[in-house]
This record gives sequence, C-alpha cells and structure tokens, in this order.
Amino acid sequence: MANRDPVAKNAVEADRKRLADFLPYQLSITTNTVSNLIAEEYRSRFGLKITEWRIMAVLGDLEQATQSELVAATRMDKVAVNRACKALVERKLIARAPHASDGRSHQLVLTATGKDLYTEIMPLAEDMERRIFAVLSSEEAAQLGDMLTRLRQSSDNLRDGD
Amino acid sequence: MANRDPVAKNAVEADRKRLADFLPYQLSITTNTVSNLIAEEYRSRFGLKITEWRIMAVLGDLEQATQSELVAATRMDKVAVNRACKALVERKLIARAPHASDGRSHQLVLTATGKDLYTEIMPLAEDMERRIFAVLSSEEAAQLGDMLTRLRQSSDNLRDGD
DNA sequence: TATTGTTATACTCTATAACTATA
DNA sequence: TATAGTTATAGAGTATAACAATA
Repeated sequence: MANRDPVAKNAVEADRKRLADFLPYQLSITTNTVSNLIAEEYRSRFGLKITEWRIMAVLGDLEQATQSELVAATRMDKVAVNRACKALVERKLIARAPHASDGRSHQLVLTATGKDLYTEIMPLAEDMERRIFAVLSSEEAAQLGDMLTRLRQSSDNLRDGD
Repeated sequence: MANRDPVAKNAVEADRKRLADFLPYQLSITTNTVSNLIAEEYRSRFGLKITEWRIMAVLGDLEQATQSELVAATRMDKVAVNRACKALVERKLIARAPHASDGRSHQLVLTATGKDLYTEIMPLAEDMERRIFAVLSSEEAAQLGDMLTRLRQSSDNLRDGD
C-alpha cells in the first residue's frame, strides 16, 4: 500500500483530510468574511443591523406585512423579527397599523422616512454585492445561487430526518 | 420605458430586487443551516462545540501547535482559541507541554484520549460533509470550493481598502 | 517595545420557555 | 386549544481592551 510506504510521505500527507479542505468550514469562514464586510457598511452608513436591514428590504418589496409574514420571508426567528421591528419602530422607519381581521396582529409598513432610507440602502446593497461577487462570472454567480439553494434543501431534509 | 408601462406589471415586479435574490443573504442562511446541522451532531455525539472541533482537527493534522499557530490555522480569534483550548485541556483531550524556546508559549498536543476521539470525529465529519454535499456533483463541489476561496480573498481585499 | 497567552467585558445572532391577548 | 406577539434569559461566536510574563 502506497500509504504505508515510508518513502511516500507526501502521499500520506495528501491523504490526510485537513480542516481547510472541509467545505462546511470554507462555507463558514467565507460567509463570515462577507457578512462582516456588509454588516460594517450598513452599521456605519445607516446604523442598521443585518436583521433590521432584512426587515427593511422585505417591507420595501411587500409594502406591508405582519411579523409572522416577516418570519417566513426572512427565515429569521420570531424573536429576532420582533426585536428588529421594535428597533425600527422606535427609529420611526416603520410603523404599525392595526390588522383588519386579527386583533393580535399588526400590519407593518415603511414610513415616509423609511421609504427614503429604503431607496438609499437597496442600491448600496446591490453595489456591494456586485463588488464582492465581481470575482465570479455571471454564470458562476448563478451556479453559486443554485448550489446554495440545493444545499439548504439538503440540510433541511437531513435535519428533519431525511 | 417598459417599467413605467402600467400594463407591464410583471416586468416591474421582476425588476424589483428581493431579499431572496441577494447572494450574501443566500450565503448566510445556507451556511447557518449547514452549520447548525453539523454543530448539533458534534454536540450530541461528542459534546464538542464547533470551535473545539476545529482545534481537534488541526492538532490531529499538525501533531502539535501553539495557540498562535492555531489562530492562523483556524482563522479564529485568539480569545476563541484560548477558550476552546482551555475547555479541551479540562476535558483532557489535549495537553500543554512547555515550549522549548519560548517561555510565554506552550505546545499543544492531543492526549491518548484525544487521539482516540480524533479518529472518531474525522470520519464522521467527512461522512456528514458527504451527505450534505451529495446534492452537488464532485465537479460542482470543487467549483464551490474555488468560488468560496475567491470570494474570501475578494472580501478581504475590499475590507483592507483594496 | 513587541509578542503570547489570559481574563474581563460586551455585542450580535440565535434559540427556548413563559407569558398576554386574542382567535 | 391554538396562534401572534412579547419579554426574559441563555448559549455560541466574535471582538476589544487591559494585563502578566516573556522576548
């Protein structure tokens, strides 16, 4: 066996799986690098956390939504959504209107100030995405998105007992 | 302009960038799903946190290392490395030996128990990687790794004032 | 002076449990 | 009973500052 041949040290080394070879590890450190870059940009320019930015992005798209709809749209925990909404309401970037048919719930909408901010943050977000992902061709970016979607489904399935 | 044509509502909708379209968002939620799946596996089977598992993986590969070498190998903060090492020493999975030429430092090595655990965790880690990434062909997995490396370098450059 | 390791502290994200008010 | 939202609390990951021992 080549791996037991004392001369073939390089083969043995190459055979050993290293931390840097693990895709989950690569996924993790790359995502952290990208997220930190973006988080710092949102924080310094707009005083928004990532969670708050996500709520703004969805409300700008949907016009209005309840917190449970925001949970579905952002894949964030209901507690995280509640905290982010609370902070945005305090900053008067979003407002709560009573829900027409469910007294427990509210419709959340961007205020005029919130809409102004929305029209500022979305182009910046797209620009940052463009700059960071400029190292990928548009075909590669599309492939990446597709692979991430499949990986997410795969992981969801494995978690829920395949 | 098509986007101002009131009839072309679908075109307007399609034009609007949605949260789910942002690659940084996709990267984030996919990584979280994958990481949580793996973290739960390590926790329930071995009582290891991700940070601790990374230290084990590197020490099994390098045989010995100082904390600052572990910082470089894992891309973790020196505080995180110190905490993880402390926990592993308390569990007697790793041990500290005095450093030959630097009294401030120690050489960290796996104990016999630690080596036993190492030979258990690595095949499990590879198996989980294989199961999660089974939705990708080997070519796609290689492409993904390559893209992640480029993205990381791109983000590092942008952060450091490219 | 600079570096290695250490502790204290704090912030973000995430998650669970317990509660309220409605349904 | 179940659901929408809220609060309290805690764990995990990450980061900064301050410090001791050593280089």
